[in-house]
Amino acid sequence: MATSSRFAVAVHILTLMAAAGDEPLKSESVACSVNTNPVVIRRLLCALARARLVTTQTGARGGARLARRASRITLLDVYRAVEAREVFALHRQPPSRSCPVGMNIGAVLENVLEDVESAVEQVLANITIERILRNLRPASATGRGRRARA
Amino acid sequence: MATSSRFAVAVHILTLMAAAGDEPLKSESVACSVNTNPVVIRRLLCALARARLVTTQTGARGGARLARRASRITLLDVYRAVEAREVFALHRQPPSRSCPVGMNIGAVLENVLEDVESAVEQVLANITIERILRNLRPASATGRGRRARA
DNA sequence: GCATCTGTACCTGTATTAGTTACAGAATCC
DNA sequence: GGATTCTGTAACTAATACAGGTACAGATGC
Repeated sequence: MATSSRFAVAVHILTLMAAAGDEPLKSESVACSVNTNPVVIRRLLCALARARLVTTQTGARGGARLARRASRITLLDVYRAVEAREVFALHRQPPSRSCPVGMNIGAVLENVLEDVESAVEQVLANITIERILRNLRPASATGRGRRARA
Repeated sequence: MATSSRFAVAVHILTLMAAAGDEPLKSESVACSVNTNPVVIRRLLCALARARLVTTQTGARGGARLARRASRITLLDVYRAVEAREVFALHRQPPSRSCPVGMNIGAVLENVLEDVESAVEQVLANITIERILRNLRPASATGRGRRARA
């Protein structure tokens, strides 16, 4: 993953669309809620469209809407659509091949990375956009209760 | 986490020290195995020393060694010592407070982030430097067998 | 005192990201 | 069919983070 806020913004975008139902949303109104530039939104929408999570339409009265029900879009789908990065990076320069540790540490760390990523994916795969939308309401309704377990 | 290779290099460093036993290692020889500059190593050693994972000694015949047994240092200790980043970032600019979604999406995403991070931490907490060192050998001995489950 | 090693300040080049302007092309409306 | 309203994308900027590197003060051992 990354320093980027792409994942967070993409979830935001999809949640807005889930709330909007069938009505297509314009990048400008989404940008207003996210508080950023419409082009930033459109770039993310492109990635989401490539992943078949949204459908977009150009031209007047165009915009974007969910390509399937919010209950069938998981945060893992979103993560894969917009975040290229690994959870942590390996060495930039390959370590010395003449050192017994340097020679093999890469493979061992890759195994660790795989374990970490599958743990992350398991969490994300179990959260849908619909659930995000549902968790939004009680938070604003009850006002307190710091967490509404996602 | 991050684009940075700090975590990977830090694990590498500690594994070298675990292999070296009581003998203090110089930043230069570590840098040789890692294939980078000694200063990069010293910077990481600083962070590891602050976290009480290694002890360093200045001056002639100085260097660094593990502060405790390799079996009592987990990758979570290492991660916390050298990686500042979160697994994913939230919005840079706070979303609109006048939009019902924008208003609360931050809190919901924070919960997701916490879930993801605790999953990551659980994986890392169960892997020790000793185990990394142990997994190094069979990999080079058997040669094949793509993974030696970390 | 001299040689050796860490700790740290400072500078560089590179990559990534978000934000922005600008504009071509698609779709709709009249 | 022509104006209007959108998306998609290119091009540029500014901010940030990271690795790599030089230099040197200060600590330690001999």
